[in-house]
Amino acid sequence: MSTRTKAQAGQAAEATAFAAHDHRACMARAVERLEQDCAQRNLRLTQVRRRVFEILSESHRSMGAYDVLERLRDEGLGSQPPVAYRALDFLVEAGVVHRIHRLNAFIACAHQGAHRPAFLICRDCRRVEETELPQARAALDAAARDAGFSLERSSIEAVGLCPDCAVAPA
Amino acid sequence: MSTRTKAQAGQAAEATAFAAHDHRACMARAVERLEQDCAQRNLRLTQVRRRVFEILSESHRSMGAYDVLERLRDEGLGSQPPVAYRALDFLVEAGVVHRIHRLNAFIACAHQGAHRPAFLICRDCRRVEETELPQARAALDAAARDAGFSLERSSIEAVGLCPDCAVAPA
DNA sequence: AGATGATATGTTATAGTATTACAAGAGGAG
DNA sequence: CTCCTCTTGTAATACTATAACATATCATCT
Repeated sequence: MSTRTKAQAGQAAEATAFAAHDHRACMARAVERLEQDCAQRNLRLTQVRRRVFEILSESHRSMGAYDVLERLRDEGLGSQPPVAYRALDFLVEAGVVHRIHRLNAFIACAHQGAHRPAFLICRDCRRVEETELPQARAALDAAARDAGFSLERSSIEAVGLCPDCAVAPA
Repeated sequence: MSTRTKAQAGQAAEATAFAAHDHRACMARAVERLEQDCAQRNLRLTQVRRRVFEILSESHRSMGAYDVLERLRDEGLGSQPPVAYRALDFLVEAGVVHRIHRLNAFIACAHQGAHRPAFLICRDCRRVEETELPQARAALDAAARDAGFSLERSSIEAVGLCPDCAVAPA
């Protein structure tokens, strides 16, 4: 389940969920970014928070809060829903985890810095690809402005089949 | 609650949630469209389904399934969750109701025919404006194509404050 | 009209997702 | 060391959604 069939080995400059890449390095970079980010912004990267991010980073798949909680429970790090939700909220607030509303799920962000990606969500394997759509964002901002709507947060989510699952569907 | 302050009376060709309009007529048109649509496509517009659509159409606000269910219950039309969910699923499938994923809620569609609108969702009054963003859709389709992703469904949702609530915030 | 098959509804139970509220602990600033 | 703040532990509960099965309704054919 964790290795890819269409492996075209090597590490990409930008990790992509649907393309083969050196995931160990991808994950290490993500954790390092998290550490730097918390240090810079004086946020406390506690054990639970760090561990939740690592768990999410292990794949580019989305996980529900209760999936994460189960892992925490196995590791003796907390057994009640608020533990998971609080850590997830912190990470989302910090911008290193994204919430996938269509799935009531979360993914670790695979990219650097603040951004507003759109998501391509595979309904079969639950992998999620992030993609920047500046034109789409601009169109949305413009529509909001025209309507006198003060836009605070937005999400663009697409559901379908990733290249692998389209070949061998559910 | 139901009348608008910034009233600029009269009825618009296209109903908009954030702009004053003759809502009675707006709702009548919507129900009529639903009837025609069901007739054309040989779908059964039962009492529950029709009533759920009317309840949603009474405002441009989004409602949760359990809000709708409460209304059905008051009217003796069904008291268990599946009754509401089944009617809502039917209406979504028929394209006359949209699901707002960020809110786990539903709105009656204010427009004609099949379309893929983006939503401007007021977090204060829960009114939702639909807006077509062909450029955003095109950008999303293109990104999916580039990623080898076969796109099936997508949603663009923005949360913020509508013109009225921005003036007098929560 | 009666039989039949497909669609819709009624009902019970349960699964899955998320928050409130309060008690207890850990870390940093003075 | 003490105070204050932030974080975690825990119990209880609220909210959202579906599975499974029995019953009823409708359309059609004969």
